[in-house]
Amino acid sequence: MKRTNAKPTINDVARLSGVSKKTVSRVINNSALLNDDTRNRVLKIIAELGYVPNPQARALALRRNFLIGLIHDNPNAQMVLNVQQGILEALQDSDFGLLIRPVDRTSPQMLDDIRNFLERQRLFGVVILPPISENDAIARLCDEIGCRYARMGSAELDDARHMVASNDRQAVREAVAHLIEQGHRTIGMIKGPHGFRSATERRLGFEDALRDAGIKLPKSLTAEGNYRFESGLAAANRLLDLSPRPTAIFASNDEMAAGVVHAARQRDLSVPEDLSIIGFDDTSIAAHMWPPLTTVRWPIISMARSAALKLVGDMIHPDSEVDEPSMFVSTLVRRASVAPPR
Amino acid sequence: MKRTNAKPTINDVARLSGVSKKTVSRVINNSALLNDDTRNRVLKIIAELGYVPNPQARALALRRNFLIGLIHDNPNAQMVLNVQQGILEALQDSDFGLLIRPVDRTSPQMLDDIRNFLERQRLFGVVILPPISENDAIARLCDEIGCRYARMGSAELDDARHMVASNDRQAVREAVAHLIEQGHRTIGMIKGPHGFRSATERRLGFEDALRDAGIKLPKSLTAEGNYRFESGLAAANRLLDLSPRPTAIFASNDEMAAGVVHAARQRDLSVPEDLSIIGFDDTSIAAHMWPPLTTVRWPIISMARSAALKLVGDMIHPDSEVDEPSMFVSTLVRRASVAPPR
DNA sequence: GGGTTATAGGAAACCGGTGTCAATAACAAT
DNA sequence: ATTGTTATTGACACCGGTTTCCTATAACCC
Repeated sequence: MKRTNAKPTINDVARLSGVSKKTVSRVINNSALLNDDTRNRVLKIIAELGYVPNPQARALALRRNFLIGLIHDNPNAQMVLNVQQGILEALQDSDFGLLIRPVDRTSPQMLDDIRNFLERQRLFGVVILPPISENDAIARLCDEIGCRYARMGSAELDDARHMVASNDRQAVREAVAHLIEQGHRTIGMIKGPHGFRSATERRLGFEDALRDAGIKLPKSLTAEGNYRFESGLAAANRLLDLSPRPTAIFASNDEMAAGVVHAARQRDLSVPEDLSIIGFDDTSIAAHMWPPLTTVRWPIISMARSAALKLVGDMIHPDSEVDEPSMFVSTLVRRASVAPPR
Repeated sequence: MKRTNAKPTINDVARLSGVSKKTVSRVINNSALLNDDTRNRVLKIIAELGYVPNPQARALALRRNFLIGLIHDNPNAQMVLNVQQGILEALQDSDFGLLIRPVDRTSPQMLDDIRNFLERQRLFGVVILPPISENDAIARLCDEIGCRYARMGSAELDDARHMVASNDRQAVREAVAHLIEQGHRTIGMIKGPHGFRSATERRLGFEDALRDAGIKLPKSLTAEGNYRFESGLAAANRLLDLSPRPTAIFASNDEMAAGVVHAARQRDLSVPEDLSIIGFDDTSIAAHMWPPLTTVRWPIISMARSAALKLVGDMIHPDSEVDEPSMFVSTLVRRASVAPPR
């Protein structure tokens, strides 16, 4: 088999196998109304030629591209990358590609931007990351345009068909219970940014744990961050200025937890002896920092894989009626950043 | 202006403005041979209709998609993300999209995979990340297929049209000179993986600095890593077992440097008092770890932006003959992980 | 054996743009 | 006045698939 310069088209296949374009098209699309002989003959030629249908022509005719979009507006780089990894794992060995589209949540034209993106690219589907996945208008937009979508979330499932979620609240509850169990009573909390569902869920989990233990804490022990390192550093500085100083801090993500470690070190507090810290996400930084961070493992890669399979699963595995799991469990990973208070 | 359900096509524009499809096409593509009156009339209709050309149809007709690919096989997550960010910055406000394609360098079919990807998607161009950018076969493949490409590299420019590079060797030379200046004489080196150009360049820079200072070190002070945290940890453990123990270690990237910090902490060595460390990349981990890491800032985002502009610059900015800079300078960022030896 | 379905497969239109080439008009040159 | 040149525009085929509509053949029924 020689590789010729010009790529074979459906016409070549049709000519060589002595059938019409339409029949080849039927073979490609697995049409039922086909004689097995014909199908096999065509398949043989396709294999010999190494024919692959032209995605652009298909996209034009079908009004639908074999591309999955990733819409995100996420402050956490590591998380975005993990999501990409998960999606790509799901797309592996399929003909689907992954198109990246960051958006600006603060822009008034965001919705128009997204509409434009979806309509123009005629995406097969999109995965929407938190926090922007919490925006219902985007889901409605997808419905209207007729674009499949899968939202990743941090709370219970509103709609299992379009949603992949985790139990952040319960996971945080357990994490903070761990701190209390170690003897901590003055526990600081660094919230995520206002308006984020994940931030709310994690805060609720924190409050759950305190309530469970019958602990009442002043509001001043809660500070708000924006999921970025610097905001964690600043929030920790506020908390550590308090008197009495908290003996433990729960940060709503790992990056902010790294900021807390920074703040502690700057004032010569040692972790975990003087200050216990728990984060959330279990991104790579958690295991690589010193001390290794006790954190909640958020199975974001699996969630992303599942989200992508929700979109394309029936295309890639037409036979198996795989029902992708939609609810994922976050669990506490105990490392070295928690110890009993001195 | 109402948004109708069906998106306007080029035919609608042509009919309403009383010209032919072809003329509309000329307007869209900024053809020079056009009467200004006609152009303005058509532009007006386009604006009124909110017409946007269909990318799939264009891709089919032009045999070229308005998509940029990112081919990578990179062990460092943060770096990949930074590159994406740089490319997306360059693509902003253009109609180009970014398609992600990780490949497996160890697979024998890698080249076929890439060929398939390029041919099928008919990409406008690809940005190729190190280390895979060092593979000349991929560049030849792009030439053959007729796909634009921009390689990112760590060494001098082989071909400025297709290459964006940085002066790793010189940057490392200066970094290690900094250690020597501080009084270090027994300096460990953690190389990148065998066969990587960046690894070679950084090793050469290290040797340059020693030669400059007239220092001769045993081969045992050099260990090899694979740019991952764990490999840095393992390599550091080997180096720190040596006697005499090195008082400083240069790691070929930040992630391995984080591993070195880890190793030091595990044996109760304090950084920088007992061990000075310098990394390379200046990814976010460098500033967020403790102590903040002295490292070489590799302007990867700018390089990626430049690479993308090399591909599409003449499309986005047809007028300005911007000559994208191709050679980037890496510089030493002094933070807190270096001190004179005790 | 004639009529009725299924089934297989072809011709041509279509998706929405672009390329080629010829036609027209305006204008200059001879 | 005739011819040549240039600027502007349109007609039509084409990119490589899918879809619609329709026909031919074979199998099945009574």
